[in-house]
Amino acid sequence: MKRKLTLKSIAKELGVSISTVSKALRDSPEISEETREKIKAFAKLYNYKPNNIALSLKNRKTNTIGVIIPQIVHHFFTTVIYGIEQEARENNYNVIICLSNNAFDKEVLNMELLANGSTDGFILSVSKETMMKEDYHHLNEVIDQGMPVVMFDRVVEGIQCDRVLIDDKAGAKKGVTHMIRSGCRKIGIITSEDYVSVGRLRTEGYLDALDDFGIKADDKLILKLDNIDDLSDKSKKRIEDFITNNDLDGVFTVNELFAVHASRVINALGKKIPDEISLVCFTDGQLSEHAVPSLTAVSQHGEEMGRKAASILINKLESPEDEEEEYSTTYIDTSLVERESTKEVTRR
Amino acid sequence: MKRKLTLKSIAKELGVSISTVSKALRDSPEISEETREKIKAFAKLYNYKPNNIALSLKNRKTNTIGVIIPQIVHHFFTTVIYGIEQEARENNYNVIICLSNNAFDKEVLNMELLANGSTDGFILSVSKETMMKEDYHHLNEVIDQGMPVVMFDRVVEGIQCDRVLIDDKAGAKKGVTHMIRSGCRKIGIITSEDYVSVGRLRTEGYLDALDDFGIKADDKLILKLDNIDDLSDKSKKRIEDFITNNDLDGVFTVNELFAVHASRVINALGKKIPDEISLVCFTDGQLSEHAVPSLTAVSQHGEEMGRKAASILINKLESPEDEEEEYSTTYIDTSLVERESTKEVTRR
DNA sequence: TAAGAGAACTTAATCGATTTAGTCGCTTAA
DNA sequence: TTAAGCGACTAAATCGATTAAGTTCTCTTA
Repeated sequence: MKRKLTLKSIAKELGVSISTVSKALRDSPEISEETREKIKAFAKLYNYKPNNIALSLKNRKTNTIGVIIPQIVHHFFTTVIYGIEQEARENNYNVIICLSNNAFDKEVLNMELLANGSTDGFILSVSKETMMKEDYHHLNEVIDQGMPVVMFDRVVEGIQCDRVLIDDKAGAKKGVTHMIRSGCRKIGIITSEDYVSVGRLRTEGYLDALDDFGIKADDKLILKLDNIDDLSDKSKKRIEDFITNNDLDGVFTVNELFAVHASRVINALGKKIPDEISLVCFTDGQLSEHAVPSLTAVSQHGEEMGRKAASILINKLESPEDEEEEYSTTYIDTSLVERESTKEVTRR
Repeated sequence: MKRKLTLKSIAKELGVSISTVSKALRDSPEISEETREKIKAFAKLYNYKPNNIALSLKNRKTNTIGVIIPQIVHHFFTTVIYGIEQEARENNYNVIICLSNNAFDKEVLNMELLANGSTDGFILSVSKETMMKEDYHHLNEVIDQGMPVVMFDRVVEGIQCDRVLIDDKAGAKKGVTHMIRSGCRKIGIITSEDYVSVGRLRTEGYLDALDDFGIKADDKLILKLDNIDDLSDKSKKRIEDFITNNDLDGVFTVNELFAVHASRVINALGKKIPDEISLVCFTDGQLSEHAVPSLTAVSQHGEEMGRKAASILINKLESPEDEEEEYSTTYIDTSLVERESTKEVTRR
């Protein structure tokens, strides 16, 4: 096992001072051509790489972005991370990813940990528990210390930071409108309780679409489940009842999981998709693509979202500190991926 | 924006020396009760947290594990990371995740970056390109510097490190055996070319199972596709032909994607799953769980794998350096998750 | 009463790098 | 002749923490 090279060890080896080595490697004109070449050759030969930790300490800059997300298991977050990674790499930043598992305590812990020197800024999607508690002291603390924060997807109000959002409302509207255009008139929605922002917004989009076509909304056709992140047995049961007891010709769901189960229930009832009931879901992931029938889905462009969030953060990090503080909210457009679960729209 | 507290600023504020502050906060008996309390109260009031970067530099220890994986988009890797995260947290380690995107250059770059002070050790799954190039200088370099490495899932030989592997062969055997026990006699396998180690091993497990029951293997019943990571149109076509042209009563696939497409083809042929054809796949992910019919799958226990890998690494990191170097290979057991795509085994 | 012990601090070195402020010898112009 | 100027370095401060090695001062005790 060979010890890592440091400026000190190189200096000792070559009989010069540490600062000479540092300057030579950074091409300072203070050092003679001859010495410079000698030092550089030596460094190259033994593959010297400066210690990042020391650099971070000295520069008070880590070139690292901290990402905190509720769950990595979600395909959507996975694509967002991919986008963040891309943008970060291109700008010479590292990415540290931490999971909150939707727990408030862990979110706080992770932020405090990373804030103590490990990162220059944060990109995060707040956990469900944090949203319910409405306790954002950890966010405010970090921001107070001068660390920029970009929130994405699951955001909260009243925090001094930039936001990158999926246009949930417009996306849902797009999906529901497609169903209406294809002939559906009695469309139900399977969504979440209103305190989950994405659920609420998607419900609004659904209502908007109905309104646009003069279709009256009916509370009975809105099913609000209590967990948007997974599918409990209780939720399954409620979906079954919802679909069985309402004579729907279309179902819109706020995630893939609800849709897949709805598809199963519809199938069990002996109804045909899309001829008798159309199905559209939010989130274009593996499930929508490979389900039978495959599902028409509102695609969230997670990668673009990640790139955008990273680019905003990096921009803040690289701009002079005393610039006027302005916070932006960016909406990432959605698109509809048409598949087997909806009928074609016949254009007039 | 308030500056972060440092020992220095506290010392100045309270009119004592830096070391007094440091010692007081670490409960050194050298400091009087009175001073200690005063300093601690102040630190608590203003929420002092030591700077991790400075600590890392001083201790030459970052308490951070670097994880390098080919793709995060794979659900399996996602679960492995989750396991690593868990184990790391419990032992007070951080996790930095980097993606290689299956590219050799990026793998090398990432390792070099993280090796320069950011991490104490590595957990990695080598990229496809690295396997093909058989160039492992970056791994050897890192190991040479005294950083322990644990490889998982996609491992290579000839590197001084620990390994954590899925028992692919036994897993495949388990799946195929289940089909045989449930009455299948003409079982086909959809696998990958042999140079992908997991594909090869799973094929071996399939052959083993047949052999155990005295069923003769038939090359025509083995379909080797060229990419195990996704499903091209060409692969789809080959799967269709394979299932249509062989009168199978069971199909085993080495991943979920192949299985889902096989299911679709079987469905289109008007055959019933599992009554006429059984279907079992490797990897228990979202697709197997939510497909209709849901798929019996060989579960890889990614989380356990991650935990194990992290625990081995942390163990190495915490044990005295001069211990005899021994490298272990651990196999993570698989289990069969029975679902709707297979018949029940009637036990005698 | 003076040496020794001990309490309660402070100084300074260290981790690995960068950078400002010297130092030293040699040339050159007044 | 001498001071200024310059080339080529080195010394030392700094980032934020820890810690071994001093330094005071007071109290005890022979």
